[in-house]
Amino acid sequence: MSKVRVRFAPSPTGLLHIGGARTALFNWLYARHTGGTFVLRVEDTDQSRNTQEAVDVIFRGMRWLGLDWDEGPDGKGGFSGDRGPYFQSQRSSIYAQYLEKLQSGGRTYEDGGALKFRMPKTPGVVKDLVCGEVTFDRTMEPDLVIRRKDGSPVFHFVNVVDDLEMGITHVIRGEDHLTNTHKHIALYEALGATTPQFAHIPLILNQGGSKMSKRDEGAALGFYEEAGYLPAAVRNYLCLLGWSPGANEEILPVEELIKRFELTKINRSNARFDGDKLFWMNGEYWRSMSDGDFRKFTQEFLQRTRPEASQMDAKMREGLLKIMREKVRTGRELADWMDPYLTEEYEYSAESRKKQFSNPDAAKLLGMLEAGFASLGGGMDEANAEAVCKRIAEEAALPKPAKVIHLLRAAVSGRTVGPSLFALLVVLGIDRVKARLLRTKKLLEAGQLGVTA
RNA sequence: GGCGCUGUCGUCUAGAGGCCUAGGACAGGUCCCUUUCAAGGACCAUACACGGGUUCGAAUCCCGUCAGCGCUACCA
Repeated sequence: MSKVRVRFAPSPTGLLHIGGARTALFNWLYARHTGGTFVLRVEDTDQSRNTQEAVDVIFRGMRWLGLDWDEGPDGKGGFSGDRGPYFQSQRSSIYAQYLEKLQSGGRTYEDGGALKFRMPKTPGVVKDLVCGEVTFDRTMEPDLVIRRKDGSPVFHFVNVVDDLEMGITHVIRGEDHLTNTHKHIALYEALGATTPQFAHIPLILNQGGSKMSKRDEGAALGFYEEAGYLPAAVRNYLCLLGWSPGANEEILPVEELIKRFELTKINRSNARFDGDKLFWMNGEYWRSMSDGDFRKFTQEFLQRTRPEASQMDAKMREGLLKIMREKVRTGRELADWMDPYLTEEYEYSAESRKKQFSNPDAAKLLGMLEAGFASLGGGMDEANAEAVCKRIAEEAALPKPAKVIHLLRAAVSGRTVGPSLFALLVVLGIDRVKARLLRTKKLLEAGQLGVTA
């Protein structure tokens, strides 16, 4: 059997669609599974949308997901592979040759300035690896325009020519192309070529149940990079849409996914995109990352989204990251949790004002806490910090230390949720904790921590 | 409208005639833990679209109905 050659052929629209990313992934998995070749071809024939930025989005998305390609543009102006060019915009002479070939074979005719291909009226049979054998009645099938009045060749034609020229053995693409495939096969046959194998994979639907469109939240792969998702998690999740690695298994290392991936095991029914599950899965990957990977990831993410974080005391930053890590699932959440520590002028959330600072005893308790921590001298650890809270709760005759603890959290962070409190206090250090207590007390007494709308 | 694909818990899926009183995961609920939110542990609830066949036996095969989606461009 000849070596497998598959391709991903996106068009530069300005974003890499999540469905496209999944198509790329399936092609990549199949290439890696079979030891074949993965080709990237850019279908940049729509000049109005085609910009360098839009093309870069594709490269960036592919790299981010870890989908390396063996042939195609290298993203730096060069390319690899000997079946190029890999931009359709540079292949006009090839299309012209094939157009001529078809014309000289007498399979075309001109109509209204366009060139049309005479569709055979015999039944069109598509043997699909996923959908099985699908037959189309073509007795009423109109002839296919293959070259427009302006001289440019149309998608169906160039797509076939490119796959043919590039020696593609398996066309793995979205199911929205299934009903067009018999036209492509007719073209292959008219060109005297053998057809590749086809595998039409189910579509990814939005929450509403229709094909994911650019307008849907999270439809662009870049969304997940920006939100601080881990590429391995997104890749793993995407695998599960339309394919399953086996009973009761979902989270698997990429090597294992490659090993198990089979085109014939792909589902036939469309799948809805479930952001909640991706979020959960990201959390699984997040927690199992090595310390080194975590450090590298957070450093890069914070550099991009919270450049101020680099000004922070290194020890405190490391300490915060460590205690936050176990409670958040994405980079964006982490960055958000970092905000109260980027400045001493931190904000107080509406929730904290309502739940904690509206308590008439709050100022008094904050004063007691400040004094309590001051009495610790220099050394604070989780145990004696907890002891201070318990002691003050008793002195104030509160039923539970939790009352004090929640107020304390709100005072030092301005939030009602956050990392494990005593660990947080230790990371902040006794001086900063005292200063924050004082600041909060002052604002409270000045009437500036009232409930906001 | 025509054609095509699909139809298992709310969602993603396991299931290729008996192993299914249908399994797992996310989401949801209850409880435990507990310092909030998480995380973790225990448990609960929820599905074979419907109707006919075939068969000793059907979620699995066939037909019909219904539903969803897609295609039907001188877009890609």
